[in-house]
Order: sequence, then structure tokens, then C-alpha cells
Amino acid sequence: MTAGNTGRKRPTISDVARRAGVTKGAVSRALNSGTGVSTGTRERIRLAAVELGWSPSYAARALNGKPLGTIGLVVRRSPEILDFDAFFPSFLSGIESVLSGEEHATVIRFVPDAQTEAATYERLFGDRFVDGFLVTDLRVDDERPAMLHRLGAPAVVVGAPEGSSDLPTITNDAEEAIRGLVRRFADAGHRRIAHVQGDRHMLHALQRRRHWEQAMGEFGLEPGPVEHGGYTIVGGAQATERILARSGDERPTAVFYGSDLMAIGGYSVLGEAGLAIPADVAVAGFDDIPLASFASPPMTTVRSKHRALGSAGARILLDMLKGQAPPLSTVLTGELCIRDSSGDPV
Amino acid sequence: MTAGNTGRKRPTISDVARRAGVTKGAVSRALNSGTGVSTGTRERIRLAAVELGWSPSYAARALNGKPLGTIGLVVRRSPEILDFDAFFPSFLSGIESVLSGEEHATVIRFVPDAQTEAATYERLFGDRFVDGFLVTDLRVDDERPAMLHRLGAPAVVVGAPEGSSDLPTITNDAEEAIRGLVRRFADAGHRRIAHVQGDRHMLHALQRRRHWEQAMGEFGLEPGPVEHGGYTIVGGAQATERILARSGDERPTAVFYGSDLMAIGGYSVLGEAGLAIPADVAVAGFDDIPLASFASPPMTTVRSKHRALGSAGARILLDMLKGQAPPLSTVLTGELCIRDSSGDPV
DNA sequence: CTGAAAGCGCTAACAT
DNA sequence: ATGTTAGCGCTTTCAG
Repeated sequence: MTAGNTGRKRPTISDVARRAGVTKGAVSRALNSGTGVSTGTRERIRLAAVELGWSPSYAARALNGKPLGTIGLVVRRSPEILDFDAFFPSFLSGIESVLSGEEHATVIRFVPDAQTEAATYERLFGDRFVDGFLVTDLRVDDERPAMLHRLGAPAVVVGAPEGSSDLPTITNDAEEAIRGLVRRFADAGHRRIAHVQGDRHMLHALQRRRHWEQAMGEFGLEPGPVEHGGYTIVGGAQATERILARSGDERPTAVFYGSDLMAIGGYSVLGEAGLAIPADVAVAGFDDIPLASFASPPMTTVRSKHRALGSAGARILLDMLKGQAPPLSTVLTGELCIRDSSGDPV
Repeated sequence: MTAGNTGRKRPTISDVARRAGVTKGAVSRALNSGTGVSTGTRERIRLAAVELGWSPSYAARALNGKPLGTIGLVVRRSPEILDFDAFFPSFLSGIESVLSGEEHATVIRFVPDAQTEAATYERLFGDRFVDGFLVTDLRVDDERPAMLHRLGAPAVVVGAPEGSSDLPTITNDAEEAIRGLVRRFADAGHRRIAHVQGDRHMLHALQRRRHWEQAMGEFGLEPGPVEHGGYTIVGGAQATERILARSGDERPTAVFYGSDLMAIGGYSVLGEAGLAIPADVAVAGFDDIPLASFASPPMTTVRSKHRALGSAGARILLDMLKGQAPPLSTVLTGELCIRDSSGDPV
């Protein structure tokens, strides 16, 4: 139990000032910069504040343009992704792990469309309700970096390719892992390797596809059919059906899914079609969600460091808020996890 | 793009007032209650506000004791649970699904200990940084309901037994499902059915245990050994080792784990011990995480409605904030999901 | 119905 | 080193 202020009004700096025998101004200085006050009175003021159980008013501080100690996360997706998607919970976990040490809170807002999204960023920062933003799910032609720049809002982009904006960016680099995956498929004799791309508006989906295309080229393979699965289980299932609908010798013998979830959808369609993994069709996913290693067969996938993306993003944003110049680019490297679903090289 | 206020100061009600040819007071009334202003001027004021791209200042509003449109979630657990635990992501998902429709944001704060926890609640609400709280993970002798009452903070408790506090409570009632589970075990001839309890400080862990004990009694069985697994995978594994360490005819033939995660830990220990599920040891979990149906064998478990708990909690809290009297008790019923791990009744 | 003015808790000049 | 005084943007009396 703190001071027993059982319900009465909270003390203000005026109360503290009175008790310490000084004025509000002195209290404000003593409690903030600490300069412009003699050591003696500063201590007297500090003591008075503690005795009264005083704590600062966020609102009054904010009204004077002071930072509140909050970072904003505005997410333009269905709240359900928290339940299904691999990224967000881990990402949030990473953020919170650094914020819980600092005196910072996270403000989360899910928005349905671009217009609400823009308005939310503007309001949140316009009134300094948040000190800065962590930006995820960067889209092709995303207008947020420009808007945030215009607003003058501190922000770091997480999970986007290097150079995709002029904001400090944390990249989830899976190029080498994807190359390793394609090599493995190629070594096993696969020629037609399909790709199921996630949400086509997302930069990370595009990037995974590019890496796949590039690796295919390097191994002298024609980038096989590409289907879109929207990063969902059903999307992955439907994409797989479209792939299977191809006639005999055009049908891919391996599929690289842009997310584990889509690959799970693929598993069920392949199973119903009587196709064995990896004997008939080899499969690989992306993310390495817990389920991947428990699936049957255990799924080969590219592990991306969701938590680390969150913690690195939060760390850098916090440093920016303290006035430090952020690294413009930070790269975390994805790792290839070989399991049974991709089969063995010959 | 909204109004092209490219970086200059945001308009205030003074600006709106000037443009509409009235005073600040009139603007405030027009934009809030709407009363005390003629329809004509109100429209004029509204128009001026829109033209100027005005939006209210959270800080100034808060300074006058107005609600900000935020609900608080303070969590005294390691941020890692977001990554591993089944509950939080889904719960948050439920919350966000109702909040995204309303003009509300979620403020999340992870705290390490009881002292920080208390201070966080006090500060957050003391300054009306949040309008109310959603309280989870109610512990035995939890002091938060009393504190929240003392603060006068609107709050609803989620996932706790009915009557565990005098706050409006949303209960995850699994009594019948657990009874059904024990019945199934009993019908299959099991006599010694162990229980692996979650975090012993948590009310929900205690509640699951009580339901199990009661059901055991109803079927004339002695509540077998109880081990503690702390709701983690390793905890569940260790608890399972302790169970297996028992001598021959004292060794349980079935285990009811207080969470799927702990059961997963159990799976691996049982497997390493060369024990088949369910032939040698029958297993059931609790939660129904996605992984449960993908485990091998697929896991029998009690499905609890995490998302629904979040959405119901948010819904009720929002109603309270609007002045409605909340239902003191809301009950969601858990559902038994029979899969292979529990074996067949004879 | 509308205007004027006080004040919410705090910061930041500006005096002294 | 300390006190004094304006505000920050808004709500809410209280007059008119």
C-alpha cells in the first residue's frame, strides 16, 4: 500500500510547493531538470513530493508538449490475426520485453481501412498521445513513411526490405535461407517448384517471392507457377488446389509457401488428394511457427526472428526518443530449418 | 489525404471559434453535448471544424477529467507468454475486435512484480490515462479488486470463478467439460487419474483442479496425484517425470493437464519413456490451442473461448464506461473436445 | 442562446 | 537560486 490517499483528490505540484515552502516553478524544476535549484531545496521538495504521494499528471505534461512514455502500434488488419498469425504475438512479446524495463506503455489500435489508419496516426501523434511508432506490414507504395515524416513522428519500420523507406528499418533477411531451400529442392531433382505468395500488397510477401525467383534463376530453373494465398490457411489450401489443377507434367513437384499457415492449408489439400509429402510433393513454409515442427510430416521452413524484430524495433525507437541517431538499417537473418516435408536430396 | 496542414500547428477550438464567428465556449458545447446552441450555429461550427481539419486534444480533454477512450491491460507476467501462452493473443484479439469498432485504444503494460503492478494501476487510472481496466490472471488473495474499488476504477475481471471478487466477472466455466472428461476416463477403466496443475497462485489453475477433484469424487475415484507444472512446457514435462517416478501400481494410467502446453511437455516425456498415448497413458489437456489437434496423437482437451472472453470483457467494460450497470456475472462454457489422446471407453 | 472568464496541472520564460 | 506569470486546449460555470 502506498500513501493512504483513500479516494480524495490527487496532490498536485502546488500542494508539494506549499509543503516545501516554495513555488510551483521551483518544484517543476527540481522534479525535472534538477537545475536552477539548490541541492537543499531540491531535497526538501523531493521529500515533500514523496510524503504527499505525488505523481505527475500525464495530461498536464502532454499539454505542454512533453512525451508521455508511450509507443504506438496501429495495425490495419483484422484483430483475428492476433489469434492465428505467427508474427504479431511474438512481435508484441519482443516489444514488451524491452518496454517493461523502461517506463513505457504500448498503445495498440486496430483499424479497418487506409483512411482510418492515416487518421489514427495523425491523431495519436498530433496530440502526442504516443511518442513514436513501430510500423509493420509495410505495403507496396505504402504512404506511411511519407506521412510519418511529414508529421515529424519518430518511427521505425519493422520487417521490411532495406531501403524500402527513408525510416530506420529492421529487416528480416531470408535471402540466403530461401536460396538454401531452393538449392535443396534442386539437389533432390525438383525442376518445377511453385510458390504460394502471401498478401500481394505486403512488401514482405513480395520480397520472399523475389528471393525465390532469384534463387530459381541461380540454379537454372524456371520460376514455376505462383499462386496467391493471402497468408491464411484457407488461402493456402485454395492456392494448392489451383496448383494441383495443372496437367501432369506441368504440375510442380515442390511448393514453397510464403508462410507456415498457408503450408498447413496445403497439407490438408495434398492429403485429401492422396498425395504424400514429401514423396509426391515436397513442401516448405516460412516463419517456423510452433506448429511447424509438430505437423506431420514435420515441416521444413525458414525461421524468422519475430521476437527479435520486436525487441530491436522497440530498442531503436526508444533510443531515438532519447535523441540518439538510429541505425538506418538493421538486419536479422532468417534461418533454414530442415525437417521432413522437403524430402532428402538425392 | 485530409486537410493539407503540412506540419504547421494543429487547429484548436479557438481557431474554429474565430472562423465560425463565435467563442470557444460555444464551440465546446456544439461539439460535445450539442445543447445550449442553436441548430444554425451548431452547423456553422461543425462545418468550420471540418474545414479546418480540427480534432480534439486528448491532453486538454483529460486535464478536464474527460475519458480518453482507452482501456488498460496490465499484465504481471513475463512478456514471453505472448509468444507461448495460448490465452493472451486470443484474448487480445477478442478485445481488439470490439474496440476497433468503437473509438478506443488499448494500453498495455507488462510489469515484473506486485509493487510495480499496483503502482501502474494507480498511475494509469489516477491520471485517467485509461478509462478502465480489464483484469486477468486473478490470483488467490488478489488485492487488485479491492484496490480498483478504492480507486473507483471501472474494471471487469476476466477468466475467474464466479464470485471471486465484487467486480463484474466473466467466467470460463469448464466444470461440466471436466466432469465429462473424467467420466470418459472412468468409463475406459482408469482408476488413477493424475492432474498437472498450472501456476498454483492462479485462481483458474485452482479452479480446474477443484473441478477435477469433484468429478473424481462423483465417480467414486480417489483424486490421484497432483503435480505442478506452472503452465509451461518444461513444467509439464517435469511434472510428468515426477508422475512416472511412482512405483508400478501407484502410477496413474491417465493424466489431465491444466493446459495443452503442459500436456505437450508430457507428450515428449512419455514418448522418451517408451509409453504410448493413449495405450499406456491416456492424456488430456486444457485450452484447445491450434497445436492440440495437430499433435500426435491428436489431443483431447477442453476448449475455452479465449477470444470470447476478450470480446465479452471489452463489451461489458465499454458499457460500464457509458454508464450502464454491468452484469455481475457472465459465464462462458468450456467444451470437451475428444480426440485420440484420451483413448476409447471400453 | 451566447459570450466572458476561470481553471484543470504543469512548464517555461521572465523577473528579482 | 527562487518567485512570478503566462499560457498549453479544453470544459464549465456564470452573466447577459
